[in-house]
Amino acid sequence: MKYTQENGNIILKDYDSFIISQTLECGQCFNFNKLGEEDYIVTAHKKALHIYQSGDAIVFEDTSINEFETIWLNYFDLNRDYNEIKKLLADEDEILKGAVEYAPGIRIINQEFFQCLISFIISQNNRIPMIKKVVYNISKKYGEYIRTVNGEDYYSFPEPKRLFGLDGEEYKDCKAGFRGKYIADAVTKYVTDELEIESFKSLSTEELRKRLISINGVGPKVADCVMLFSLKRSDAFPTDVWVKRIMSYFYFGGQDTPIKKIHEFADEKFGDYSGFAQQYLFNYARQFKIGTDK
DNA sequence: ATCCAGGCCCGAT
DNA sequence: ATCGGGCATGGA
Repeated sequence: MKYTQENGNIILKDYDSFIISQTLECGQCFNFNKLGEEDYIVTAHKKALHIYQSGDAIVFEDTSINEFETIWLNYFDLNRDYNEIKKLLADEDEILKGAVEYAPGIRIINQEFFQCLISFIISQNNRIPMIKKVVYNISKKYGEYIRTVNGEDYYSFPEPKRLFGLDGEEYKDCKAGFRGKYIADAVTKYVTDELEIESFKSLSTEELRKRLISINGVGPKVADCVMLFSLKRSDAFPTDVWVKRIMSYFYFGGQDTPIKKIHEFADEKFGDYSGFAQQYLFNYARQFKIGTDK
C-alpha cells in the first residue's frame, strides 16, 4: 500500500482487499450515501468524506496527508493485511472460501464508538435502509451541518452531550420507534460514565460484552457488533438471523442451532478471526438468502 | 392486507 | 434458565 497527495486529494494505490461498495454495503455501517459506482460519501469524525475508485487507485477527495493518517487509515483498517486473513479463512473450508471470494473487497471499518453503539441499537428488528434513515435523521436534527454535495446535505453524528437529557419520545421524530428509550439509556450511561469507557481496553471481550449489555436495549448481538465494528474485538461473532441460518445450514446439517452452540463453534474454529469470518458469512448469507425457503 | 426486518424486554413457566 | 408476545415504522 502507498498513498500520495495530488491536487488536494489522497491517492491510494497498491492496496489489497478494498472495494468501496463491498466495504460500505456489507451491513457493518449506516453512515454513507452512494453517488455512483464505487463513488460514495462517508460521514464520520465530523467530516463528509468523498471517496471513489479511479482506475487502480482509490481517491480520498479533499483530504490532507495528516487527516488521512490520523483518521481514514485506521477508519478503513488499511494497515491490516486482509490477504492473510482471507487465505487463512479460505483454507479453513470450501464454504468460507466461497464467502470470501464472493466479496474479496470487504474490510472491517473501525467506527466511532458512540455512533456505532446508537446505530446498532437502532438496527434491532429493523431494515438497513431504515436504519440509515434514522441515523441520518438524528444527525440532521442534533448534529452539525458539514457541507452539501450534489444537492445532498451532510451532518455529523451528534456528540453524546448534545443528546443527554432528551426523553426517549424525542427520537420518534427521527423514526426511531420503540428504540428511543434505548437510545436515551445509552446516552445517559455514556455521559455519566456508567460504562467506564476508559477501562474498556483492560477488559476481556466477555467482560466488555457484559458492560455493554447493561444498557437497556443492548443485547448479545448488538454488543458483539459494537465490539467488532468500533472496539477492534475481532474475536466477537455477532450472530443475527442470517448468521444463525448460514451457520446452521452449513455446519449443523441444516438443523436450527442455538446461538450459544454457534458461538462455541465459532470460538473454536475461528478464534480471533471470528469477526472477519462472520462478516463474509453474513454478506454471503444475505445475498443468497441461505437458509430461507426462497 | 398481512408479514417481517442485522433483537431485545418482560412476564410467564 | 428458557420461551413467546409485543414492539414503531415502512416496504414488499
